[in-house]
Amino acid sequence: MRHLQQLRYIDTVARAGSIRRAADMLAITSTALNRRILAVEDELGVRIFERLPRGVRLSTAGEILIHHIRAQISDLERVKSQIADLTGERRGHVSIACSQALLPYFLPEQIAAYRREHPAVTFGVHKRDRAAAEAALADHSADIAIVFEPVRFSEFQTLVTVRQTVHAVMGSDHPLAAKSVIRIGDCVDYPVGLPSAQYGVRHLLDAAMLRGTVRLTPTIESDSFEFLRNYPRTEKIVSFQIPVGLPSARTLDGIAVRPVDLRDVPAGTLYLGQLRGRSLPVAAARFADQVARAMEALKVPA
Amino acid sequence: MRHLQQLRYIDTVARAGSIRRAADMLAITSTALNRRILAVEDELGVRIFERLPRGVRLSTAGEILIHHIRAQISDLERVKSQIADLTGERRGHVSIACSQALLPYFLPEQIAAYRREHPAVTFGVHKRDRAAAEAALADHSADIAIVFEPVRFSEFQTLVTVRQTVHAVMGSDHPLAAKSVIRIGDCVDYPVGLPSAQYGVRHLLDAAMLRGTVRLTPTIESDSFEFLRNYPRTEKIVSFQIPVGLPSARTLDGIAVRPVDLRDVPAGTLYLGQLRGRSLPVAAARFADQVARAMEALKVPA
DNA sequence: CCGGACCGATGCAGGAATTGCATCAGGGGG
DNA sequence: CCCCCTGATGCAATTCCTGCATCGGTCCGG
Repeated sequence: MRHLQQLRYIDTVARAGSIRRAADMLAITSTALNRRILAVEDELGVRIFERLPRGVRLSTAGEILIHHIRAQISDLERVKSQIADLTGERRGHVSIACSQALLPYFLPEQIAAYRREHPAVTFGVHKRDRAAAEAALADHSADIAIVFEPVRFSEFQTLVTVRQTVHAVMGSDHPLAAKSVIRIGDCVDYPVGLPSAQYGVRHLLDAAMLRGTVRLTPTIESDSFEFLRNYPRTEKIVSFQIPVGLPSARTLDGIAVRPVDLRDVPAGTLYLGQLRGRSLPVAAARFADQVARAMEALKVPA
Repeated sequence: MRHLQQLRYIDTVARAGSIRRAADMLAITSTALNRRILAVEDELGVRIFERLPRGVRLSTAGEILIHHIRAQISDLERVKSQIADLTGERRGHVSIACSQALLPYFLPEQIAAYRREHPAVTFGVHKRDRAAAEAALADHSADIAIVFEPVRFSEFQTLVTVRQTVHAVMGSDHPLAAKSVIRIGDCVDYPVGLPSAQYGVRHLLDAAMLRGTVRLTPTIESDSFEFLRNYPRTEKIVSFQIPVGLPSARTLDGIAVRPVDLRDVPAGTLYLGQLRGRSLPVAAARFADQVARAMEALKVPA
């Protein structure tokens, strides 16, 4: 909408860190952009940006203003969504920040289901680690976040949670596949693959190993859950995932999935949340409702 | 600020009920205003106003939008206030909706005290009955409200309350002035002046008379507290007020003020409040703090 | 120690968007 | 039945914004 263009410009400059770079992104000349910013600063009587030799940086006043701007922009989205809702056809855009584990199965299914009902709604899916997902909510670049074992901060408003038992993933011909529940002690005899340190599953495993006596030394360490899920097909390795990131069948395509004993590794928690105090656009709110129901349904088989 | 001009225009049209009248208020031609509204409607793809033969009226979509607009406008005021606060000099505007009783002494003292510290802050004082004060908060035409015995609605967020005993006002030579506490039964022998039905004091008196056996028939009924406060100087009449609307000395200028026995008429409550969920501009928030402290101080002598 | 690169600010001219005037079409109230 | 008030629209003038060229400054790398 036109009247927010000024504000979008300021937001872009704040993100780009330089007027010229922001002007490139916005496909206008730096002159025009510079002038608009000077005009706003004149109007407020305060410098919004500190001029640095290599660009600009938000001043204290600018920090206050940018919060307001981002809130206004996303507020307008909500209003447009509400108005579109009146006309019968649900439109809008839903931006999601989520952990990697949601990407292969859960989110595609959820989004597809939602879009079957509301084809005019568009989606943005952004893989963000636990801290970055919360930051994305804070700066309104995401409407909702789905994260595993988040570093919870005060601006994160939890909508629903579901416990996730860590599962071992291995080839279906792996000796451990014969067991229905895996003990960590069982794994020491085999090579294991672990996710990198920033992930919640690794965090749970590390914490468990600190408490217990068994030590797992990863043969493979990767930041790709997809790699860890598929590698056991090729080599007799055991890797670990949470159920939401795995296909629903316990054995599929040469891969066996078995829960890890809760005495060894406690279950982690998957959180669905939004920015505290924000009222979401209609589309985002309805989608969050649907995801919440789906997450509740996950609790039943567990 | 420039980018909100569009929105202010829409707000003005909504309040004026006609594009031409709004254009007059805004000192532009109806053409320009009409075009801007058409542009916004184009942008949203919805009619904001229903066209009537004698003007325009907000459509359903317009109702949603106008809420957003008013919130945005007052939000910007808050941001500007916060930014001005950074520069050291506190600026801003505080709009107050309040009961009549606050007008003669309490508010003038409070505003004067605040302005001694912050001369750059301006004030708007609007006399509103209990329902209208709450409506003023809802449409952002007032930042804070101070009302006696309010019709509390869910959007009213109470900041502080103080009990107010109803007081009798009479000439200092009135026979009842000899008593330190007045019983309602004492008054039946004298002519009384009562405020009109819409006021909280009258409401309390009426309720008390319904419960008890004594009936007061008003010789004088007025919607002006000022009149009721001054009339006893001229005739041997008893009128009723709450202490916050009276000078602090118990006897002043030929007027005697005595509390009514709480067994006859229960104390009413004076409320300071704001719109629920709204974060006030700095100036309004600080002023509300000061008023809250002053109201707390009122409790001590009682 | 110095030159090139990148940054934001500004004078000036062309262009786009907005405004205002005049006017039209339609509905109610007197 | 007529007149007035309403919003909508074609056209000209003006205002505002944009883009080009350029300046002054700082930093980085040689």
